[in-house]
Amino acid sequence: MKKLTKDFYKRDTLTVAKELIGKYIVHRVKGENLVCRITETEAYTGIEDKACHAYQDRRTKRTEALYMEGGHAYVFLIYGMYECMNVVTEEENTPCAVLLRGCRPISPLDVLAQQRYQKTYQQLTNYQKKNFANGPGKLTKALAITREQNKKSLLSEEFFLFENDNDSPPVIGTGPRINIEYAQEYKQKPWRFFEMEKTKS
DNA sequence: CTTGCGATTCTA
DNA sequence: AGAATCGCAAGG
Repeated sequence: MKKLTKDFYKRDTLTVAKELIGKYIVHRVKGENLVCRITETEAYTGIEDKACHAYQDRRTKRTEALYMEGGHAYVFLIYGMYECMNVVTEEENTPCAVLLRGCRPISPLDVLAQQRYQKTYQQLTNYQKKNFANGPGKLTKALAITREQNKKSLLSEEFFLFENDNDSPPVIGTGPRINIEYAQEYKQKPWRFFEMEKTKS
């Protein structure tokens, strides 16, 4: 297990988005480390990107976190009820980030299930297990991430990402980003990355 | 101050 | 396919 360092985050956003697939996110809540494996991400590449909150250098109270140095969290509220978690990338004053769109629960399963559904993991239906955190709002709910975590460093002991040396490299698919109808020519850019289902051989 | 809408989710 | 639901940012 190797914690991702500042150098990992302070690189090209598309590279970071792709490499975050198969990494793990940890959030320490009430003394317990909640862990999930990242399965889907989207890159938001800054002031040129019409889908990015910092498009045209839009620097507001909300987007302030995007301007921080790579390795911080940008958490915002969407549709009045769901939190979205982003990993800020690149240098300070380069407002880019990677949206964490989906993950698989790792441990402790019962605590994650409690956060998400107020049930033990065993009580979940197969449908709930399969769709446990396959969306940005679901991911933050399972990991208890809220705007409270906005602007927090991802290099701390309570909130960080890591990679597992023993994992085999994930098979990565790409495609256009979701729900950004307004982004015109940027809406078709293949800046979404996801782990492909393991095919049975 | 007002207003229009969004990097979504759940249910049917 | 539609509703829920409210903060945010733009405009007057």
